[in-house]
Amino acid sequence: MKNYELILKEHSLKVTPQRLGMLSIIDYVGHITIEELFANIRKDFCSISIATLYKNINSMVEVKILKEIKISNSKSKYEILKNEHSHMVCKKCEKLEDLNLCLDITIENASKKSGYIFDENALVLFGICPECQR
Amino acid sequence: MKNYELILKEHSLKVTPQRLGMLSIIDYVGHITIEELFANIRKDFCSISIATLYKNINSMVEVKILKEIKISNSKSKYEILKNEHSHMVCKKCEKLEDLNLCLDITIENASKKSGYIFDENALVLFGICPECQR
DNA sequence: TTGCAAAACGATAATCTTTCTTGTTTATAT
DNA sequence: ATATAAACAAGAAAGATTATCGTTTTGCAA
Ligand SMILES: [Mn+2]
Ligand SMILES: [Mn+2]
Ligand SMILES: [Zn+2]
Ligand SMILES: [Zn+2]
Repeated sequence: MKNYELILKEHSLKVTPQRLGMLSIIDYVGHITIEELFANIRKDFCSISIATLYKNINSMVEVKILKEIKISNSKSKYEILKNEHSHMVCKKCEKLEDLNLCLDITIENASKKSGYIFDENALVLFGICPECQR
Repeated sequence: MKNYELILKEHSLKVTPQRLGMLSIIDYVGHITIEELFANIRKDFCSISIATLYKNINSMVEVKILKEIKISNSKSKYEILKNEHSHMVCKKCEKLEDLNLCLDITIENASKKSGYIFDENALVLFGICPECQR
């Protein structure tokens, strides 16, 4: 990821310093909650309004620049939308990480079993990360 | 499911008409949002407080009588906790259904790849149900 | 460049949603 | 039956999200 201006333009959203700042932070940290993002962006834009943040998050999710990740027992995190992938959450240190898995067979099975035609999935695995296992 | 009294006692929660009513509704409809449950239970307990509902939901989730299902782009639903299973959501009629899949191999792969030890997962598949395909 | 219209911004009010508080009632064990 | 702890209803409080509105900025075209 790099050229946030281009990304915004491609999705017919105007390029504003606030949006560029948001994207740059989200891209840098990978996954972030609303309140973390607000705290973070205030360092650069001390007068940014929480309403602006919500509105920008929502419009960027709508045009699929961003994606919301819902997680049991914690607040939603947002990430820059990239190729489909799953997530892992460590129950001890609470970090969230990407995980690239091939779910083709699983989804095919699901389709056979149910008759549904699937085009999207959300998988979150919970457990203990390698560091916290020691 | 049947004996809600026993279930509550087994989890050291007092048996109250409100709780029995909640469990009976949830069990009957399978999956339900807070507001649906509130609307529903008010038919039987016209004076039940929304605070009671929230507190009971929370304590029953805590002792694992209930489980929260987080779903992208919609409100959380609650169900009676049973053996682990996945969920399917139809993007057209918006219904949510259970789906029993074996994820053992997938999770084993994930473990090998990441070093995590997993003991819980949440999988939601999104697509079009058989009825809506016609 | 400059000027215009639409979109985005900040401030703040309004609207949910969820939790907390308090006085009263109820469930359960003795 | 009585005592005690838990649960209840009602409403206040807190937290999260959205709506409103006057001002500023952006993108585009003259
Ligand atoms: Mn991710
Ligand atoms: Mn289910
Ligand atoms: Zn960890
Ligand atoms: Zn359907």
